[in-house]
Amino acid sequence: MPPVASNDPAVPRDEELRQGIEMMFFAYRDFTAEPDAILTDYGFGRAHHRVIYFVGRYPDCSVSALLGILQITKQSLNRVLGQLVREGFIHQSRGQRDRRQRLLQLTRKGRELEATLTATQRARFARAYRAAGAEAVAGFRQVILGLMSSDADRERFERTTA
Amino acid sequence: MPPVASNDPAVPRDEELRQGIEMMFFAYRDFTAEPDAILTDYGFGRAHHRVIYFVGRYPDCSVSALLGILQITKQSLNRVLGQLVREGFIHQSRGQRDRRQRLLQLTRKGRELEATLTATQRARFARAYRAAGAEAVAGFRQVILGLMSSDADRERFERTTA
DNA sequence: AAAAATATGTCAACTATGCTGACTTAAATT
DNA sequence: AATTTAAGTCAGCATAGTTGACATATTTTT
Repeated sequence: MPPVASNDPAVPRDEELRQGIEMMFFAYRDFTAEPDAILTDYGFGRAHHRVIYFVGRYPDCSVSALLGILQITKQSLNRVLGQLVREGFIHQSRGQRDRRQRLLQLTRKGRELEATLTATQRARFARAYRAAGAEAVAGFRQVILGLMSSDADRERFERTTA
Repeated sequence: MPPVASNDPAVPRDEELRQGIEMMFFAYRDFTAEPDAILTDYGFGRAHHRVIYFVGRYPDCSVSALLGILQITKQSLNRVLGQLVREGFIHQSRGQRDRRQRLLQLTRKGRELEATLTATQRARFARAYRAAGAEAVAGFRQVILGLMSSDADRERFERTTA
C-alpha cells in the first residue's frame, strides 16, 4: 500500500514535508512506548513521567516553572504532582527568597524511578546517534530546534555539546 | 535555573542524550499545538487528526492497516473513526479482493480538513528545513529514523527525497 | 463441506490526562 | 493598605486510551 500525497505542482516538496510530519509521529510513538509500559507497574502515566523527568532535570524548580515547561493547567499538574508527593517520589520545600514558592526535588525513590525511565530513552538516543554519526546529530539538533515555537525553549539547548 | 543532570562519570554523553530526550518533548508539544487548536472548532481531538491524516496519506487503507500505524486498540479507533464516518469526513467501501475489509477514503470535506490541519505542520517543517539546510535535513532524517523501533516503519521512508 | 481463522464492529466499564470556572490562603509587591 | 502573585483545591466535563466479552461476515484451511 504505497503512500499517496498531493495533487500539487510542488510534489517533491510536499512529499518531503509530509515525511517529516510522519517521522515525528512514528518516532514519538516509539520513544514513549517503553516508559509508558514501565509506568503502568507503578499506577502512573505519561504525565507523571514528565513531572519526574523535569523535576530531576531542574532540581528546586518552582511549580510555575514546571507549568511553563509542560504547558498544562495548574489543576492538571496538581493531580499528578500531588500523587507523586503523597507516594514519596517528590519532595517540596519552601523557597528561601520567596516563601510562597514550593520548590520541587526528587527523593531517593524518585531518582530511582527517573533513572529507570530515562534509561530506556537514553538508550534509544544512544543507538540512533551512534548509528547516524556526529554530523547527522548536529543536523538533527538544528532541525528539531527549528520545529520549536519559542526562542525561550531553544535557549535551553544553546550550550553546545562538543 | 540551570539544568542539572548526572552524577555519572560520562557526563557530556549523558547531557547530550538528555538534550535529545527534551528536544523531542518540546518539538512534539509545539508540533501538535496548532492542529489541536483547529480541531476543537470541529469538536474533534488529536486522535481524529491522526485518522484523517493517515487515511489521506494511504487512500483505501484497511482498518487493520490503520490500527498497525496508530498502535491503539480497535475500540479506541472505532470511536473516532465512527464519528468521522457519521459526520461525513471519511467514506468506507468494501474491499474487492477481500470483502471483509472496509477500505477508508477521505471525502471532499475530509480532504479539506486534512489540508487545513496539515498546512500548519507542513509550514513548521518548511521553516525548520529551510533554516537548517539540506545537509542538516539529511542528518535529521537519519537520526529520527534511528529512533523508531521497527524496520517496517523505517521502510515507509526509504524512497529518498532528492 | 466443515472447521478455523481473520476483518470488522459493538457493548460496557474503567483509567489517565487534559480542560473550565470558582474560590482560598499566604506572601510579596506596590 | 491594597494589589498582585504563587500555590492549592473543589467540582464537573471531555478526550482518548485500556480490558474483556461477544457478534457477524468472509476467507482460508483441513
